[in-house]
Amino acid sequence: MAEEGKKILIADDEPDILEIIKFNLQLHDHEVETAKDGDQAIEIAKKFKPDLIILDIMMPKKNGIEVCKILRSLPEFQDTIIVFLTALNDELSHVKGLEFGADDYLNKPISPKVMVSKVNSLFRRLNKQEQSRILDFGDLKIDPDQYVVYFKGQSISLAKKEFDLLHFLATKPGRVFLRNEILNEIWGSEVIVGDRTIDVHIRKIRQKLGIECIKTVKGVGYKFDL
Amino acid sequence: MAEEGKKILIADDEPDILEIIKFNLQLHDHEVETAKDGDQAIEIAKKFKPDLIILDIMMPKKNGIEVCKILRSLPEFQDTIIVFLTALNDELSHVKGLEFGADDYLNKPISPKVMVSKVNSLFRRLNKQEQSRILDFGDLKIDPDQYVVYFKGQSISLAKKEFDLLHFLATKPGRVFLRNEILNEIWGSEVIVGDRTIDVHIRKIRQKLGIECIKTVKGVGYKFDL
DNA sequence: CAAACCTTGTAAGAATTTCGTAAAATTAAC
DNA sequence: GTTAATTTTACGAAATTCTTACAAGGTTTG
Repeated sequence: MAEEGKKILIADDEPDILEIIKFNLQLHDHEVETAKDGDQAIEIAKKFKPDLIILDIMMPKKNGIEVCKILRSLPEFQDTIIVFLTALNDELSHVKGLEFGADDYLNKPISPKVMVSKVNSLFRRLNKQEQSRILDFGDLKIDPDQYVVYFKGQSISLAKKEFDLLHFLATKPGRVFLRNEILNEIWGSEVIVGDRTIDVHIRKIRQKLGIECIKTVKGVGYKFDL
Repeated sequence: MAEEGKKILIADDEPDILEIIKFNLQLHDHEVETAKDGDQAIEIAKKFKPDLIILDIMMPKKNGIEVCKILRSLPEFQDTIIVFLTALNDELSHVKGLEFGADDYLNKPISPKVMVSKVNSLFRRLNKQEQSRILDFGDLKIDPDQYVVYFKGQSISLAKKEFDLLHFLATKPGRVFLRNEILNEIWGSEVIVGDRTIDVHIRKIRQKLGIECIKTVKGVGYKFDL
């Protein structure tokens, strides 16, 4: 993996979680410091100058949002990646989090594997100066980095073609894509697939998501619309 | 980055959000003013003459849509970019937003980085004169990308032929199209359809829209006219 | 002026197209 | 070799599109 030797600060008040995350990130050659409350997080951040800061929302002294606000107001932390750890159903703090200058969020509980992959994709993004590629429609979130769709916090696993299709349509919500455009984008111009293939995939997406987010425009194509 | 030194006005009733957005846009060499309600937004806009105005939908005094309507009615704000901030799930105001002359909308919550990149891409779009293909006749808007017609904010779904026909006529408002021209454009020169076919489609369009926007010119053809 | 003529509007329904669905067949992944 | 993903096939349902037949105007002509 290209992304190594980065400095990462994790702030959480649960020592067990700190240990697990730290251990896993160190395995991937990252340099990790930990903080157990908000004040300590700020203090260490200033000395340690991490590339990435992972902040639990609920912490003693200062909570994650306050820490983020304070750090973001300092010029030296403008380009630091800040990520929030939020409890699953805590939609509110997640919302506030992004408003207050976070770059992304991670839902608790989080497996070490997902954590590591997230962290790496965040670094990749930073290097390329890219913004988050997550398409966020409220209840529905489409994350092309993880190839996962979230609906009301629940992750829904789509097959590759299904995901590609949904993601493609969702890049321009409301816009109708012709069957040809879809074929070209998802299958490529040289591959020839039958007429009903698109329909079948659309059907599976609708089935799995359980909501009408893809609308049919008869005689024209499909569009993503909530 | 090419787009710098623009004047931006942000209106939102949450001071924290104003601060963070302002800070981040200033970092990118934009000149930023803020307003905390609708009335103030209008007042400052008149003095400050911003290139871009970001309006929260939900604001005290006057909401974002009202502010937009008022500003758009003034000649000096015809070419100003106006963007709405909408809470997630608030599809209605999003639709209304575009109805009332906004150029784009941003979903809350929005991270500063996304915000900055959006703002820059908006300026880029303006410079390149990239524009949507929406035909705008006030109450009536025809959007060939969405394949949807809006009448007074209500979206009206037309079948493909109906939409194509309306859109074709509306591309040159007032101009009369001969039946032959219409047949050639919508059906193609090789397809042969009966005499009454056009009439029937015209009828359905009139029925669905509920207004007389297509006028008959007897012995000649049809024209789009409001 | 009225009859014949021409053009368009309207309603109903037939014909056609397009899409959704289930299930089977094929392909790829593990 | 088993499982999952993808594609094809076949068919029915639904929506669209088109035709037909006639009505309602208007215009021309005798």
